[in-house]
This record gives sequence, C-alpha cells and structure tokens, in this order.
Amino acid sequence: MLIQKDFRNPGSGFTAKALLEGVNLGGTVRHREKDLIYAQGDEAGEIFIVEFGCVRVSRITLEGRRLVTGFYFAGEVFGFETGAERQCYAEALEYSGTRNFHLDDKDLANPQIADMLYRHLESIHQHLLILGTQNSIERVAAFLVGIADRREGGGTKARLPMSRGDIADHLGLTLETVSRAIHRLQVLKLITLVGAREVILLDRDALLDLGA
Amino acid sequence: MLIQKDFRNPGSGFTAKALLEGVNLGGTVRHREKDLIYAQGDEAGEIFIVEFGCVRVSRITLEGRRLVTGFYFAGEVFGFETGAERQCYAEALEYSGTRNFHLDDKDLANPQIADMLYRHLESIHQHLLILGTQNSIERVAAFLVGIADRREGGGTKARLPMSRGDIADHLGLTLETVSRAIHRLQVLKLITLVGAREVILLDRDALLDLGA
DNA sequence: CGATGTATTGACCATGGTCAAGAGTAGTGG
DNA sequence: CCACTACTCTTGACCATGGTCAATACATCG
Repeated sequence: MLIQKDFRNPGSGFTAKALLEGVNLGGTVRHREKDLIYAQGDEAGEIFIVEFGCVRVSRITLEGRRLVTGFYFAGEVFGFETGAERQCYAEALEYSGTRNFHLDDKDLANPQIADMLYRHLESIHQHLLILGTQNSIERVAAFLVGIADRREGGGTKARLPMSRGDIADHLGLTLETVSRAIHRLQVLKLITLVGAREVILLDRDALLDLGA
Repeated sequence: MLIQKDFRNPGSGFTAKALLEGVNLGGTVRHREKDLIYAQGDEAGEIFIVEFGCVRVSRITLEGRRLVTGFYFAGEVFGFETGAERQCYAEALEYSGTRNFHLDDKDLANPQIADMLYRHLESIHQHLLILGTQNSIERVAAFLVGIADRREGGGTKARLPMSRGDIADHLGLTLETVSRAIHRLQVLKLITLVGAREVILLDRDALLDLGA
C-alpha cells in the first residue's frame, strides 16, 4: 500500500544506473572472499547493490546462535536496517563488488528507495512463512527454487556459493539435515547435483508443491 | 539509517492524537470478537491503530497452513503491507476499536509513518530470530515477555486474549507444545497462571535467559 | 445445568538434531 | 605432478524434541 507506483511494473528492476538519479552516489567497492562488508554495531545509513558475486547477511543472537537473514546476488540490494546501529553483519561469500549509497531520512520519499524497502519487507515475510510453517525438505526445496528463480538459466540452475551450514542457519536447520534433504530431493528426481555447489532443478512445480 | 529522527526518543510513542497531524484522518471503528477487520485479497492502503482490545493478523500459506504474524494491543499499529493487495487478514480477538488511516505514497516521507514502519520491520526481524533459532520453551518464554513488556503492570503481567492455537501458529509450534511449555515454565517457577488466559511473570530475566 | 469450545495431559511416534566416521574437493608446497 | 592438509559434504547410528492422536478437565455461555 505504501508504495504502489513502480513495482509490479515488469522491467522496473533497479539497475545501479537508475539509482544514480536523485540519490547520493557512492563508489563501487570490491571485496575478497570472506571479507566483512559491515559489522554488527556499525553505524547504519548505507545500502548496497551487489554488482557481482554474492553476499551473506547474518545476525547473532544473544545466545550466540546465528541466523542468516539473506543471500544477495548481482543486482540485489542489501543493507537496509532500521536502527542507528546495525544489528546484522554482511560478508562476501566470494569475490564480489558492491555499489554503496548513503541514505538519509528524506530518501524514503524516493519511490525507487521505497520500492527496495518494499521488496526487502516482502522477502522477510516470505522467510517468516518458511520458518513458521515448513518442514525441512520443504524449506530446502523452497530455498533452491528461490535461488534459481533469481537468474541464470531461466530458473532451472542454482549456484550455491554458500556452504550447507550457511543454508542451515538461513532455514533454521542443521547442516546435516540440509544435506539429507538435498539427497532426498535427488532421489525424488526433483533436482540433480553438479558437484556440491550447483543444482539443476528438474521439476520446479513439484519442488514448490512438496508442502501440499 | 532510514529513519533516525524520532525513535529511540522515549515518549515518542504514537498516540492516535499525534498521528492526526499531517496524515489523512480516518474515523474510529469498533469490532466485535471474531470480526474480520480486513481480508486476504483486500486492497491495501490503510493502517490501523488499536484503541482498545486486541487484533490478530494472520496469513495462510498455499498449503493451507496458518502463520499468525502478530498480535496488536491498544496503542499499537497494524496493517502495513507491501503490495496493492493484502496478503494477510486481521481479526478482532475481542471487542476492539481501531482508528483507521488511509496512506498514500507521499506519507512515507512523514517521520511518524516512517517510524511506524521502522518498528514494524524491527518486530518482524525479532520474530524471524525467534523462529529461526529458538526451541519451544524459549519461544513461549520470549512470547510471554514480549506481551508483558507492552503494558499493564510494569511488564510482569501478560493478558492472553488469544488461544493456545493462536500462540502456536505464531511461534511455529502446536497448541499442545505451547501448553506443555507454559506448564514447564510454571514448574520452573518462572511464571504463574491465573486461569488459562493470564500469566504473571515471576522472573523476566530468567525467562529471557532460557536460551543461554 | 447441560453444551460447546478451549486447555491440559498422556502415550506413542516421526522428524530432525547430535555425534562421529568417512568421502570428496581444493589449495599448498615439495 | 603428486602428496599433504584443511575444509566441506555425506552418511550412519542413536537420541531428544516436538508432533499426533486421544482422553479428560475446565470454562464460558446459553
């Protein structure tokens, strides 16, 4: 409701170029594998667009457990936070480039920024739904479809720069359970593994229907 | 980052009165127990401030499972949604009153609205953390503290207008597990039940430390 | 006072977690 | 080019948490 202008308009995807207009422009930054992009406790106020590579955003609970809040690939935006201080930290999963933008309050009025915030909220909500209602194999299937849908190969291929442990901490499972779920999906002929870090989706619909 | 002005300013809580300035004013609406306030599929574009009573907001998955995304008490705001159409539906858990406001795009620039959005995002994130990292007793304990913290009796009393099943669907558990967790918390002398729908918190810190 | 909905409790079971051993895989240095 | 090392991933055996099904107890409301 808040933001009804630009989204649902196919092709209104945010390229870094489009963003340049009207918002403080930051430079492009390169990060090596495992580099910290920002830390828990850092001052918030920047958002990041991934130009290439993949970024993992996580949060550590008081009890020391980790929740991976998201993985971000080329073209995607991360770094939205609500307080003055960051609650999450971001790391490059592989050699990656980000374009960084400083935001201040008034930028919320910018429909492009609002649209990003909108998408971010929607993805969190999707994540909630998965953690709140799905079992292990449904979670892993939904995760793989989510990755594949984002690009590269018409939604049938999923490259996984993250480890099984990362996926587990994203889905509220253990790495063993993730590994077994992937195995079961192979046995069910719904996916094919190419090495450990790439997956071909053989039946996208069946993967999503696992829950039903 | 986005919104750094008004929050963390104690006492900047939004009363309906404060909201009246600068935003389209809607009227007050009363709802009887179990009344639907809005439905999945409705046009979004309004937010609601609870004046009295309690509202439950839920979402049904494709598989027919329910996630209760939140409970809202007097003074709290619900109804933020990201698309043109509502994904969630809201119901009064008891006789309740809401003050309704129509929002359009420009209202995001209003710091009060932005602040609400900020708080909403933060609460979703908290929910994510709970669903992603906590076990049943930790979830129930955190839930009770969350309810009690919101008002009435200095954070030691929690009134529960929602059923065990509602709590279960909020926490990703079953109603039996919620019931058993509450029982265990009583045995641990961390809470006292007053009937089934009211809880006295005896040791707030211990309740939150259950995870550690 | 029954009748209906909600909560508790018990017995049993399944899913997923834990612990541990092996199998891949990639990077490093001889 | 081939060990050697250090990860990561897979797989197995076992266990614990929480889910399922069912009976009973409480409440609330006519």
